[in-house]
Amino acid sequence: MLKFFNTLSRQIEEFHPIDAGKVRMYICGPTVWNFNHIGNFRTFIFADILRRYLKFTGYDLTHVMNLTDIDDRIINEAAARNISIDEFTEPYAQYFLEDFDALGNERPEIIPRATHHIPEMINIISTLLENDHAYESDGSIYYRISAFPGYGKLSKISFSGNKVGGSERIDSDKYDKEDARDFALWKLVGENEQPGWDAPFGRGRPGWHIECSAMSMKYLGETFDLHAGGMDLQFPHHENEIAQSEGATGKLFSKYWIHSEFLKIDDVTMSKSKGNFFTFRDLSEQGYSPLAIRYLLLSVPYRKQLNFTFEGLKGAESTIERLRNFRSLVGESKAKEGSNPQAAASVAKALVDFEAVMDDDLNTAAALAAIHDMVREINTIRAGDGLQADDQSAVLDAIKKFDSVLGIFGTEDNEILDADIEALIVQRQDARHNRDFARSDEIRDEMAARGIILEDTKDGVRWKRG
RNA sequence: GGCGGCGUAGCCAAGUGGUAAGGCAGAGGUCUGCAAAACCUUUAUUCAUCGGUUCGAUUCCGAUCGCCGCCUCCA
Repeated sequence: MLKFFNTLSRQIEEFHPIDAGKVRMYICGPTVWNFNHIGNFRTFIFADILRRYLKFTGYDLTHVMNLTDIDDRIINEAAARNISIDEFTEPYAQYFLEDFDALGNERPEIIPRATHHIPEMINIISTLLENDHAYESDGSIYYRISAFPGYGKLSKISFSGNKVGGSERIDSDKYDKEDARDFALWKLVGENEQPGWDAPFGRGRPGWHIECSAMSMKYLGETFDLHAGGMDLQFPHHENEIAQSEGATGKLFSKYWIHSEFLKIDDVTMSKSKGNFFTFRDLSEQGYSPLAIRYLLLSVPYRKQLNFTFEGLKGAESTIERLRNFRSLVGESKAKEGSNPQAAASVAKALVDFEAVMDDDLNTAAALAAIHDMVREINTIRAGDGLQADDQSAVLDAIKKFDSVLGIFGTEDNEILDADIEALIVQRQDARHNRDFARSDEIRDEMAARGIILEDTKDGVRWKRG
């Protein structure tokens, strides 16, 4: 575990100890009124794996994931419909959380909404005004980046060599900022024009970064352990969070940062703006299973871009099927009492390897390889009738451990079949014993038509949903 | 222009100063009444290209080519 945090610490080249036994982590969640493409979900899946792995290694944790509901489009749309922001965003939040759950993610302990934390944001802004880290201009409040020398330390942007002032997109006059890099903490809205919130410094709306400072520090403290999010958030969002939080408290904000890379499709980064994106539901409607989607998204470590292909997704589907078959075949084998030293060694090695590579900056690709190695070895032993009862339970326990972190095996099929289907299976076995293969194949086809696939194994008939 | 990342078999990819994990797809075989599942064997003398350092580089350094991201109030 220590090695894991050491690896992370390379990102900021400092080492900060974690308080024993307890990890506090924050992840920037989605804007609720957005269709989240699966690249975003990759970020959430890796945050989920991180939280599961922390639990796996014995940490308690408090995990906060915001659902952003401060967005001009949302505020204006809710006002136009004359309903509250909560009423407006609720269906979208539910939509997101359904997908979040379907992909096998555990819910974070706290899922706050930005609009419920306006007072906390106002407090931070007030502090920043008091200590000269912020200033007022034309009624709005801006962060004074020149007052925060550490600005850029996370994204390693120096601002000396690039063309900040020269960008056509930054119109310094329009906002009357002291420095083109300064960003809004509070945006003034006119008295009766648009919806907003009252603050000591005027009626307005929060800037687009302050919510994460407010909520993370409220629930996790002024200094916490891990901050996660997509690579696209590193600059400027996370850089600004650091500036706001550390500017206000004078203390270290987050000890570690984890940024997950997005997906590429045909070597082009998937993004909404490029229009080359898939949502979870797009893929779901095409018949791909959540397990396979999850498997594909986590099969490449978070720090690398994954090139998404449908060939890869189909492959993930096959792989998941193989893993699930493996688990049920091991569970169903009729093994003698005892233990096979080879099998025991294989399981033990897989567990050691799994933890070693997960410690190494969550190397999920190598973790999967450790599982596949065990599957192949145990299958070989099982095919030679060498698997014994103790091995059986050891393998199943190991799978539970792996899956408590990765979540790729899914639930077990222990559904009870209807009595008439059971009867047909018995009939088919009788027909096979009598070498009436026409009848047995007929029954198998009939079952297939009802979505049940029958397989004859040396331990008897097994079935699964097709 | 500035900063960062990447280029490994048909596809997705791990990885390391000492001679290439894993998955998918493909091929052959075993098992099976057939099928399915499973198992076995097999698929990169080579890690974009060219140099350099080294006893030795895919791994370090430099250059070149190609691709991606950020430097833009999408959070």
